[in-house]
Amino acid sequence: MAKNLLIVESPAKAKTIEKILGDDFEVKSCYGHIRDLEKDDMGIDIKHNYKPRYIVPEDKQKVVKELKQLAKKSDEVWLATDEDREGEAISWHLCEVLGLDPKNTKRIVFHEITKPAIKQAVAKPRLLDMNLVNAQQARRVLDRIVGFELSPVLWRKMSMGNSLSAGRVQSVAVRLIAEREREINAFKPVSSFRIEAFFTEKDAQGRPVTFKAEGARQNTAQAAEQFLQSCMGAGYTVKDIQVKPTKRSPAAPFTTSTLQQEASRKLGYGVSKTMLLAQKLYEAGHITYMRTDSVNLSDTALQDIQGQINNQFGNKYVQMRKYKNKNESAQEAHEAIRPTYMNHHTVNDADSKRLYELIWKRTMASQMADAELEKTIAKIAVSTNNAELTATGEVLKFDGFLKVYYEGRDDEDMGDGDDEEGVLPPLQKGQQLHFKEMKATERFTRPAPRYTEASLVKKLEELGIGRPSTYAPTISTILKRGYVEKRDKEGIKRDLRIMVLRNNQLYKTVENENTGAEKSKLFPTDLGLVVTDFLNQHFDDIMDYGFTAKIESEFDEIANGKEQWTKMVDEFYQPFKQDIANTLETAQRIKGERELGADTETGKKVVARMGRFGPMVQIGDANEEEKPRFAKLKSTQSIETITYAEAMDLFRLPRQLGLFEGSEVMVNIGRFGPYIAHDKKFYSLSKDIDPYSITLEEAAPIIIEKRQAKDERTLKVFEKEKIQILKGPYGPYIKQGLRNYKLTKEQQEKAASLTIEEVKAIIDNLKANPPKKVARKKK
DNA sequence: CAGTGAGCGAGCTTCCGCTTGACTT
Repeated sequence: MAKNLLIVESPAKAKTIEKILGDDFEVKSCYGHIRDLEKDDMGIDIKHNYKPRYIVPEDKQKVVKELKQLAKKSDEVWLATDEDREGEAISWHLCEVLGLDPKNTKRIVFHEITKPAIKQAVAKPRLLDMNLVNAQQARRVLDRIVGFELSPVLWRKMSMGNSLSAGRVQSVAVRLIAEREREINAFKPVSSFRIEAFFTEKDAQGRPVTFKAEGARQNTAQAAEQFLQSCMGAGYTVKDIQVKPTKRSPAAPFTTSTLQQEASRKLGYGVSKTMLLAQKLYEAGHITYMRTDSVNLSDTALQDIQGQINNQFGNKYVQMRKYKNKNESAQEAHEAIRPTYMNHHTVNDADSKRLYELIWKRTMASQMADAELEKTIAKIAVSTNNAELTATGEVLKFDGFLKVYYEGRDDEDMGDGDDEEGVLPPLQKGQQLHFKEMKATERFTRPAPRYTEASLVKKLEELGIGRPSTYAPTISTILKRGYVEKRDKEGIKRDLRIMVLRNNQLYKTVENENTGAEKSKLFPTDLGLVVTDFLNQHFDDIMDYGFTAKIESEFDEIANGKEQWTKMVDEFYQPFKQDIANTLETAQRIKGERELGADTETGKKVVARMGRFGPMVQIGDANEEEKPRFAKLKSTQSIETITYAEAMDLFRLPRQLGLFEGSEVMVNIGRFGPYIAHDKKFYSLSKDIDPYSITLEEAAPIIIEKRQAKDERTLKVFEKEKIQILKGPYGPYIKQGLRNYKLTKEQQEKAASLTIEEVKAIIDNLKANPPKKVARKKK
């Protein structure tokens, strides 16, 4: 048994560190936090100065037990959790649980897993920083209070669904998406005309090339036409040429957030997928820790990278750089995300290969030379008016870091169109140019694009909201709660007016472009919109984009010993408690109602609103004699944008399609989406089928096919006992009523031949000895 | 499973941040 027990957070780190420290140390991991607030009654004694009630959660008991035993046998326990607020708190919890005295337990920290860093840390242990621990307690308690007092308000005031939630991070994330959507809905595109003139000249090799020059944008079609007319028969002369050297520098090495952004832009990955693959790479020892906000690289790594660049591209491509974090809220407990060995250009694992190569390239580029460019700007005079055209070209003089990597961009330009700059042919001042044509193209301004998962993470990080470990889970939460949906949107066609001046003639045409198409973007649901409105109205302070930044600076005060954590929490809680009480007492139930007009047939009011089961439209009022009619909105419709005509169209269901096999075929939309009802059986319709337009001829094969699929799934039926043996994706299983019973491997093999007695015995046995409950994720 | 759209009121839900596997119908 080693004399020393050293505890870190991550098991993969433990392995590496154990190798570095040798036989005197046994290195174990505590797998993150080992204690958390109890869930009952918030886990906080508010009346006793916010005293937290901590418990060891079910899934941490095993690791705590093991650490306790090891701690007892060791001479000395070293706490080597991450150097940030959470890491300090984890160390304190370890003291509490393992019975260590914080006043003399050795606490060490390192920001990189390298031999010198670890050795140095062990040589200079310090003690636990209780101020930092208290800052974490304030953070934890405040988040618990906000979440556990705000969520119940929603349960009371929302007519639909339970398990709604609100919190400091998730509610603001939804707000960002909701606001962006409304910005887009309210956006009025404005058109103007881009003026481009095309000329043909000879390039350095004497080959004719066409290049373009831009004129001042014209605001109306009339102005554009006038301008083109005014150029009729003109000569074009190069008036001035400027050549400017420019540089481009590489981006900083990856943090969690930038990795998620680039993997989204270049590989099309969602943030969860990126993190899953990164975790695999980390566990296999290929990359450093993937949840980090630091752009720092260790000296060891820098040397490795420099050597690699030198080997591969030569010394003139090397340019060592230190990057600074732009983000104030960064805690920098780890290194940037980088390969552990730069001479490994790739990995064998097919899934994570592309992500690894992205990390490798980004890391290399970060220490490479600037790319050197030469920008040429030519001003061109028009003989028939005093307009000036500008041609720009860019030539790469030295590729530098671009040899391996360039950073992607979110497409956020506001409709100015593509600015790609090619190479200009050699031009002389005073040169007469060979005019080809001039084109005026209508361009529309565009609203800001909807968020992708990754661009939302970027925004949250800018606001200092959330942490590397929570970006992906936060997005999962708001999707799971139904506040937000990730989907595509089809664009709509729009006419573009185009005018061309060629051979002294003016031609006018109309082309069309597709606008507003979106792929894999985040859309707020009606639920997300109404909940956001409600929270904004009653809890504007918490919904404020600066709220987290504000309390973070107070946590800093606590960490610096200038403020008591319980006092800070109390100053937040007193007014918050009042807001909660006022809201519960006075706020209306959340309906999100919007009036669409009056039914032309009955004159009754038509409204769109939230109902118990989601967004719907309603004709008539509950107080009227005749019952109102209801219809659910389609998934792509929204209370905020649905029109009267679209609403009335929804009342076309249920539809009778006619007879099939002697029974009536009906389509409708139910609790679980569109379905066909036929002969007392129900068949769900897939997404691509429209229940409003499906015909009997289309419905019949669906009935046959679905009926057959169901038959194939069914291995055996015991009618009397209402027990079925069904085939699922994990093999055969037993279904009785709503409950499923799992079969063992042996039972699965003879599933089709099981007798009713055997089946009953299996059920009885499973009821008596239920399979051990694992901390199962709730739906 | 295939309705409902309001309200009664059991009993339940819920936060953010650290970490990984176990388990799915």
